[in-house]
Amino acid sequence: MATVAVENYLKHVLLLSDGAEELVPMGSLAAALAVVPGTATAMVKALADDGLLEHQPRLGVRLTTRGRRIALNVLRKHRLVETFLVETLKMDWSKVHAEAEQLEHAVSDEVLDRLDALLGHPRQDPHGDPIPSRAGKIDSQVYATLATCATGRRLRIVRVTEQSEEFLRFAEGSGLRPGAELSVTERNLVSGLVALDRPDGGTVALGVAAAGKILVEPRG
Amino acid sequence: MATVAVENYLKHVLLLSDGAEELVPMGSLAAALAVVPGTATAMVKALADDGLLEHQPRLGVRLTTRGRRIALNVLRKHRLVETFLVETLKMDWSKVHAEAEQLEHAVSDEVLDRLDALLGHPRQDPHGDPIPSRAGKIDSQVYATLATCATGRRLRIVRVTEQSEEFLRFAEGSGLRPGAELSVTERNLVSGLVALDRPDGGTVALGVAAAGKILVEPRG
DNA sequence: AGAGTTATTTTGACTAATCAAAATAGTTGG
DNA sequence: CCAACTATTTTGATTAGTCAAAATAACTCT
Repeated sequence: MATVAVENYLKHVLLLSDGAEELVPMGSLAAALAVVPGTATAMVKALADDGLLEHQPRLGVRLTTRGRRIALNVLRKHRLVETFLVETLKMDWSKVHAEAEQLEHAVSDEVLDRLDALLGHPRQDPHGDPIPSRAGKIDSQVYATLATCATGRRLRIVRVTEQSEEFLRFAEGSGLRPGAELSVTERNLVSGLVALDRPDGGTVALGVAAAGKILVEPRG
Repeated sequence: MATVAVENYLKHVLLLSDGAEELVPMGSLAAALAVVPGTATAMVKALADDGLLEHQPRLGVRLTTRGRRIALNVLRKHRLVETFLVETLKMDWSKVHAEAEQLEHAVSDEVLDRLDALLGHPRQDPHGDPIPSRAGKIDSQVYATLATCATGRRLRIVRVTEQSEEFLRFAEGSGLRPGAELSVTERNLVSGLVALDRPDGGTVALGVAAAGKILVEPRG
């Protein structure tokens, strides 16, 4: 069985490879895992020996099929657990990420399947992140963000790609959660400011970096 | 924070000290944890240095107040998780012990409280084992067992104190679960056999060792 | 092309938890 | 009361995962 550390390395390589093909540089992997670069190098070599990922020295890493299978399963656990914590236990969506980081390594495949059924086989977690299927398929649709979308149009938030508690509390407080509707009234790339209108008449301003974390689609 | 290993040592000292005061011998602790005796000695010395238990060399160990507090919290997590797995996820009671062994170390106190509320603050888990309260109180009532109770009387099973999957599947198959009623028709200490009658007319025979794992009370 | 910067890898050391096997203490039976 | 047995502790090694800091490779900029 893969240890907690192994599962975390594989999961973060998956998350950082965004889609599938590019190499993930050691630096970003080490940063994501909060370890020093040398530690990541050592661990990656061991994982490569185990056939879970491919290491191209000085360039980066890429998951093998086996590594990807494990990583997707961990991600599925993470996101289903988050959904459970919000839907069933009524926890605040800003807190469930940290909880799921622990639970994703302790939930068995059988418990996972039963959670999935209890929740009605959800496709997204509370942040709008897609939940990999048991077979390892994951929706990889590309969305515009509040930093890149057209202004003026009516939009719906589909996903908030940032897990920090502070950010999510801010988003919650500003009505920026998946499903919410809004439009971008103004975007100034010089000042780095994005202004939003909510249907209830409220307005929100945020920086482009934050705006880039919020994915939207045109209102259907 | 206590590591998984530390939580397991403390939990097993609690379970083996049965009540509170006696010293738990190193041998039984090592056996319960499935480690060699030397490992248990080393770990116990470290835990004693941390003030989580008291080590009397060559005699055994006993929890301190701090160690007991942690152990009770882990046990509470274990038993509430088991209850959740059976009640909410409809898992077989013979399998939930192994699952809970993992989850007890990953569930936060906040999730624990919410699980407790979801389940309606249960007092026993699916095996009839008492669930420690958040304050650390645990019901320590002493019951007779099928190996020690009077014969002929009408009884109700209150608890099955054995977690192995095989034993629990046997118990389930023989109708021996908490709440079930029965009476002991015969007990032969020479042959080591105990015979039971069920209200539905069925009979069950089992050895005294197994009978000792099943706690009963006179039917109210 | 060479100097400087940046990313990565290497090396050496450390901690937690474990095992195997030798040493020691305690207990018990003749 | 001593020999033998049993339980416990000690000692020496091992593994997984980590950090700090030195070494190396690669890239960039004039």
